[in-house]
Amino acid sequence: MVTPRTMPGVLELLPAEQVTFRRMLETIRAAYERFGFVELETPAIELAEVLLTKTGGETEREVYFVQSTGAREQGLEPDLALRFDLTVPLARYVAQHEQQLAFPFRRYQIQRVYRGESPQRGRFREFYQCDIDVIGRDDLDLRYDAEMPAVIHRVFTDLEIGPFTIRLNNRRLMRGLLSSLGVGDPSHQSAVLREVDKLEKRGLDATATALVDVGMAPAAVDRLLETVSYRSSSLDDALETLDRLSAEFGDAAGGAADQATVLEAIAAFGVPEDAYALDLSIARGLDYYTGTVYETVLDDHPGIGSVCSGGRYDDLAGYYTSSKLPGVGISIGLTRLFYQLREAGIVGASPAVTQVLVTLMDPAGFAYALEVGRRLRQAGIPTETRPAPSRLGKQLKYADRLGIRFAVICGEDERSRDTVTVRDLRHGNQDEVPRSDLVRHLRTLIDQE
RNA sequence: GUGGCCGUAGCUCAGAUGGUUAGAGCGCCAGGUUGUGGCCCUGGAGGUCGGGGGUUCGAGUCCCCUCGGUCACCCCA
Repeated sequence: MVTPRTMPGVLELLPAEQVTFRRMLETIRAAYERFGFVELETPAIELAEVLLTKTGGETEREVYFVQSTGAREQGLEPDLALRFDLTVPLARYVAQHEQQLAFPFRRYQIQRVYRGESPQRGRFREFYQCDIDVIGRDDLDLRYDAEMPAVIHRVFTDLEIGPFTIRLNNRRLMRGLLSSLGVGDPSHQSAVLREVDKLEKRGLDATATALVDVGMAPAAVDRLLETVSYRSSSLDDALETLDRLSAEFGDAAGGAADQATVLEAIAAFGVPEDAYALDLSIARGLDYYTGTVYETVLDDHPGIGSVCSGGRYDDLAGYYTSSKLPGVGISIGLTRLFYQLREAGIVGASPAVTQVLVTLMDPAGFAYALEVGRRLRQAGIPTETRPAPSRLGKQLKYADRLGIRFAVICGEDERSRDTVTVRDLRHGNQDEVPRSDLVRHLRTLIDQE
């Protein structure tokens, strides 16, 4: 025999948890659609040539290549690969279908992606990403950057998993700031920003050491860390700080003005002030972000880390088209989010979707039980019926395990009176009601919750 | 890719200095109750002690190799 198991790094759920997962997914989808994003699906498998243009050597290590058995037998190199995110397929899609799309193109995409990394707690090789992006043609107004926090706010409010903070920063602002501090070379700036991004995790001292290691002058390191340790306490506070940064660091003025525009627009979108903050230590490792960057954390569970992140990029599809397609987007890693919430005991099993089990104890009751089942389904109540008789205790136990709330019992006694017994397994009580009254009776019980 | 930690039942773990037939809790199955789930009681199934080699009269325990898992770094959702 072969031990039944999955490879590490995949998440497989039991039915009661799958319901919870699906509910979260539908919550996210509903919020995305409420903001006017349209759904997009792309294939899990892309041509390797298309998928790997944009990536450097780092990501390529994590890509799963795909090859048919036939091709492998012929000794051919794999020419297909599994997508490792949804942004690259989006770029390909927009470039490919540019003429048929209306811009700004607002799409959401909720699908699984694949990364061949060594698995760790909360890191998966197969996971769901829930993305939204707005893609402009030639240009895209800065205020679109403010719509992302508005959507995130909607999503995380609807998910009901506690208070959260959307942290924002701006890479243009940061590059200007670094330039004023004598770090002018873009790749040097990137190296510095990568270290700054780890400030919260590693602390001031370790970060200072790391910054000196990447070639920053100690005096500049002190000033940078002092500046970057800032997190706004309110919108006005953030705007004042941006003004001060413009005055203090001349090269940062442009980025600071951008960020102020975005913050003011977020307020105009109606996002409450306690749900977002300017945080100058958020840098994001990815270099393709050029302006606003986002990270969202759950206030009561900082250990979970960022549950949603994204940013603004100047040109989405430069590898596929000469059209300039700037965009802004965010992504929720739902698999990791669900896993972490479950570990923290914030989410768990949901009650069964099935509401009623119609039991069957004797073969003579078969037709009667099926008629009762039909009646319930007609009324839109998800109902399981038993095609074969068995002991009532077993059937109640079965319903209990599945989390089915009601058992409808129609044995000989009930049939002789044209009634059914409705047992509420959650509360442990039961009533005998006329068969014609069953649906109304159940509705009353369900509505009482 | 680099480094640390850990492998005993489906799960969580106990098995001091090597010593008879490897245990517990939870879970699972059956019965107690042929029309009443959870709680309780009784019984049962389930293990090549990750794998291979070695030392020994004797290895879950000691040694070597190997495989797997896991955590940190890196990177990210």
